[in-house]
Amino acid sequence: MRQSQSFGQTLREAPGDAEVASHQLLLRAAYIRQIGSGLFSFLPLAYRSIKKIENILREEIDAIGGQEILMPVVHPADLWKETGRWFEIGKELARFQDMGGRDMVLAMTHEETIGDLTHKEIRSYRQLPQLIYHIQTKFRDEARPRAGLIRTREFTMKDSYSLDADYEGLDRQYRNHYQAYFNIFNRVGLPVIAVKSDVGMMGGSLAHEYMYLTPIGEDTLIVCDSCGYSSNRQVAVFRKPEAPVEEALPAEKVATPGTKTIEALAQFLGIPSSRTGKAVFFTATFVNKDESSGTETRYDRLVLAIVRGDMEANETKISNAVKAVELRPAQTEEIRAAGAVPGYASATGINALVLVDDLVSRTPNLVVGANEEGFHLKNVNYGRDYTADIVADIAAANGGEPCVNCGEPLRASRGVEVGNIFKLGTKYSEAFGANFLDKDGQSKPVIMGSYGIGSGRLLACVAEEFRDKDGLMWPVSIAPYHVHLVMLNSNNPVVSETAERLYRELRKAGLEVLFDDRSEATPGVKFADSDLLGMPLRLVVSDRSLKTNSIEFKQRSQSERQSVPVEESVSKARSVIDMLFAELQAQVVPVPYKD
RNA sequence: CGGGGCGUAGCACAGCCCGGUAGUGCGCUUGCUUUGGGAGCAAGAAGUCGUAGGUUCGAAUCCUAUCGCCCCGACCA
Repeated sequence: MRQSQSFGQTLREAPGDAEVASHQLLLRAAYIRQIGSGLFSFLPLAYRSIKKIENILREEIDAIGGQEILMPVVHPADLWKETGRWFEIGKELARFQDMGGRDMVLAMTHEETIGDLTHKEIRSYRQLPQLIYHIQTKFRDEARPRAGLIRTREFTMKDSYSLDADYEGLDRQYRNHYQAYFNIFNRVGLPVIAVKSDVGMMGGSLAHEYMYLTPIGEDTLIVCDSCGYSSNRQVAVFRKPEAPVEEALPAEKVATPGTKTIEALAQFLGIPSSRTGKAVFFTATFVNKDESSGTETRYDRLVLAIVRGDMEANETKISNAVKAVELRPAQTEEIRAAGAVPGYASATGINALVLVDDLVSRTPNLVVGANEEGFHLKNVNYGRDYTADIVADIAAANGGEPCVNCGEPLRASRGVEVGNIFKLGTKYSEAFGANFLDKDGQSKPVIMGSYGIGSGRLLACVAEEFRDKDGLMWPVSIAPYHVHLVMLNSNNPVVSETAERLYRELRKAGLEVLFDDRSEATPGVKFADSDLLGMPLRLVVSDRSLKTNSIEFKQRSQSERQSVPVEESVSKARSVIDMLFAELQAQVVPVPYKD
């Protein structure tokens, strides 16, 4: 490509509304342009990279048996009503009506269309297993898009779906993806870790997220540097301290005026906060589905969660424990309406679903609220003085706690989710009656998994990781072009003839070349643009270099320059690019599966 | 959805408090001179000051409403 003809102009300054480095650089280097909140156009350079990412995705998914298909972005709402997600998902699911007044949705993901296809195509265990995938636009009307391409509303995702006759088959496909995803990230050079995650709106039994660790990330991860345990904070577990072994003492009501917080209470009584129980209220939304009429009704219920006073409640764990479709902190009026006294609440005598952390249930002689303004109860014991509807691990890990595996302190880190894999099970196949006949002639639901990687977010993460103060530094595998051929002194016919010849011959050697043939730009502008655009290898043809009959080579990631005789420059460029590919390929190694 | 900030030329911003000719730098066009790290000189083009309404002789500036964008949080396969 001749730069004199290329579409899109580099910017000397970043637009003011870009804060994150990758966003600023992609804008400045004319890779992307914003059209609205969370809506971006990909200009030619970015789109070349995106296509390379997509091809890597295709190669790795094909390698584990994938077959590429394409499903529409616009779906009849009926499909989403079948699975219930039409009702469960809030405003982020974009809905509209077609000409005939039929409800339609813009796809956030494609489990519904896969469920429908599976129902239509799969009859027999002989047709299983299957792995199908597509690369398609999704739309999620996010409340807050952010950080350029990191979180957009419209985005393109490679999503694959596995169909199996049994759970062993699902496990095999899940593990295949586990490794294939590492291969994909390694091929673009992006360092990631796989962490266990919440299944969220997807449902299912097990999920991993692939996280790129970066301070700009929006997820919090809990990792163990010692044994490698890693988890999204939403579901992170940790080794809880042993409960003290004590005789249960008689319960006793004590006046504790003005102690609405745990800190105040502990100080007032002169005890550590670990000897208290912390009561936190949430309002959970549940859905009741009437199978006969197919109608769904939603209702709210107050949830009281009790964790030890020195710990925090984890909303995701609570939501999962009570199986709510939605959970939010309760408002004071809702708490009072249930007969509870905020600041002095107890588990007894109130109208709420009571959820107690497992550590709390084992801990004797706690101090908890008396459900009376200004009073607490001492020496409260689970079973004797109160009970719970559910006992579960609902405490949040914040970093610093002992690792559940090895006991070493955990560490909190920020990350961006660049991929995820889910064991869905039969949620979607059951919703669509996607059954098959097994060997014994029995009808069984197809067992599904789903697996996603967003191409634009991946591009942004790579840009975030590989850059310096002057610009982007693409890994060769997804660089828009391999070589940036920069011509200075174009008014010298020897220079321009040499540059033109190199442009032809480099391409003949199979290299992708961006040719800065602009005659009006000064050397300074050309060097600055070259650094900004970030191709892996830069070749400079100039008066100066031709005086020694050579071409100047410089890798974007290195500071040294090298003079290469003109006649050797094509083969030298070829070998440098081959070497860069080989370096990336060397990182593609088997990764032990971690459950 | 809660909190905060910002909308003035393609980009970055000043002007607004205190109403009175719409500005600066970069970029863009033309010409000449330049050519190894964002050149110089000269001459140009380009903005209904987000939108609507109000106050006023007069509004980028004051008032009201509204739309958009960004950041923090909530939410989020």
